[in-house]
Amino acid sequence: MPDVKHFDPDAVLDTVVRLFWRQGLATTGIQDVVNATGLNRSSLYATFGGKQELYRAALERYVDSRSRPALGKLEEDGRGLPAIAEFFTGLIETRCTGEYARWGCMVSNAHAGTENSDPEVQAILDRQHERLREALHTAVVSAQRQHQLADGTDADTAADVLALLAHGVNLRSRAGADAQQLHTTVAAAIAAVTGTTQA
Amino acid sequence: MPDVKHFDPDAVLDTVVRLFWRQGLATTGIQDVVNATGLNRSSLYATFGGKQELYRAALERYVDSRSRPALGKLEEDGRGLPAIAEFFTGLIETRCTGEYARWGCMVSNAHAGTENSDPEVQAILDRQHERLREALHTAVVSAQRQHQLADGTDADTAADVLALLAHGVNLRSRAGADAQQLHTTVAAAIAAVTGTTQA
DNA sequence: CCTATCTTGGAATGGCCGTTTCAAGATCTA
DNA sequence: TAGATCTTGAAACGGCCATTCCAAGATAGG
Repeated sequence: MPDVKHFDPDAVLDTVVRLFWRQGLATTGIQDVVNATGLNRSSLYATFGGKQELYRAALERYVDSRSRPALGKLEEDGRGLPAIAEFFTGLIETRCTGEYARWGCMVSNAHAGTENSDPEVQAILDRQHERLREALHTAVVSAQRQHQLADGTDADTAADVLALLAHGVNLRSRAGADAQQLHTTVAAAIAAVTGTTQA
Repeated sequence: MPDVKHFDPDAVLDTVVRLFWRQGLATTGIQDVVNATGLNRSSLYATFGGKQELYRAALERYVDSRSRPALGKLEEDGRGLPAIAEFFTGLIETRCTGEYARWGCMVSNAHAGTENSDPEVQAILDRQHERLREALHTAVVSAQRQHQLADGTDADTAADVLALLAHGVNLRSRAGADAQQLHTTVAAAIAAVTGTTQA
C-alpha cells in the first residue's frame, strides 16, 4: 500500500559521487547535493541517512563502478607488461582529460583529507589499496610467467611500487600535471621496476 | 607611538601549521585557531587577514620550515645513492612515527583537497613539486657521477619517478600504512629506478 | 604625563551548516 | 474506491561559520 520512490537511488548516487569526488566531503554541502540531484532533503535523509552515510555510500559506489572494473580488467588481462602499461595509460587519460580531468581519484583524495577519520571510510581505503596491489601483483606475475621480466624481480615489491606510483599519479593529476610527462614517467617506472629496458 | 604586538607571529604560525596540516583547510575553523593559539580573533585578522590568507601563510611556512630543509640536505649531500635512501628513510619515519605520524605531508594533502582551487596555493604546490624533482635530480646525477648507476639510466625520469613515489608515501602514510613495508617498497623502487640490484 | 596609534577583548553580524518536523501528495492493496 | 503507508515539499531548527565592529587597554614619542 505504501507509496514508492519517485527517483532512482543509484542514479542519484552517481550524481553525488561526482560532487564528493571533485569537492571532497567537507566542502560539499547538503544544499549542493539537493541542487545537483533535484531531490528533496527529506528524500535524501530518508533514503541515505545523514551526510556521512551518504559519503560512504558514494565512496563505495565510486569503488564499485570506477575503480574495480579497471582493476578487474587489469587482473584478467593476461598479457603481462602490456596490460600494466595499458592500465596506467588509461589511468592517466582519465585523470587528465575529459569530464573528470583534474578530479584526481576519489580514493586517493580521501586518503589526504579528513574523510579518513571515519573508521569505515578508512577500511574502504585500505581494502581498495589492497585490491590495487593484488591486481598489479597478478599482472606482474603474469609478465613473469611470460619471461618479460628480468631474473630476480620480486613480484610483490614491484606491485607495491607501482601501487604507490598510481597514488602519485592521482595526486599530481589533480594539480594539473601534464599528461605527457606522466606517461613518460610511468613508462620509465614500469621499465625500471620490471628490470626491462625502455624503448 | 603605537602599541606593539603582544605575541610572536612566527610562533603562532607554527601552531597554525599544525592545525591545517592535520585537519586541512575546510575542516579547520577560525575558532580552532583561536583555541590553539590563544590569540584573539581581532589579532588574527589584523595580523594575517582572513582564513584563506592564513592558510597560505601556513602552507608557505610549512614549505620553508619543513620541506625545504629536507630537500636542501638531500641536494647538498653528495653521496649519491645513500643520500637518496636516507632522504626516503627520514621521510617515512617522519610520516609514520612521532608527533606527526599519520598527518601526511601538508603539500600532498593540499594536492588532493579543495585547497588547490586557490591559484596562489596551486602555484605553491607546483613550485614545491618542482623543487622536489630538482633535489632528487641533483642526487641522481651525483650518483651517476660516482658510477653508482646502471649505464643508460636517465636522471630526469628517475627523479620524476622518485618524486611521484614520495607523494605515494605521503598519501598512504596518512592512512596508517606500515612503516616497515614502506621502507621495503621504497628501497626496491630506488634500486629499480637506478638500475642497481637490491641487497 | 599626555596623547596619538596600534592592539586587544568580546560581543555581535548575517549567512550557511546538517538535520528535523509535519502537513500534503502519491501510490498500491483490498 | 477507501484507506493505510510511504514519499515529498517547504519551512523551521539550533548551532556554528568567517568576519566585523567598537570600546577598553597598552605602548612609546613629545
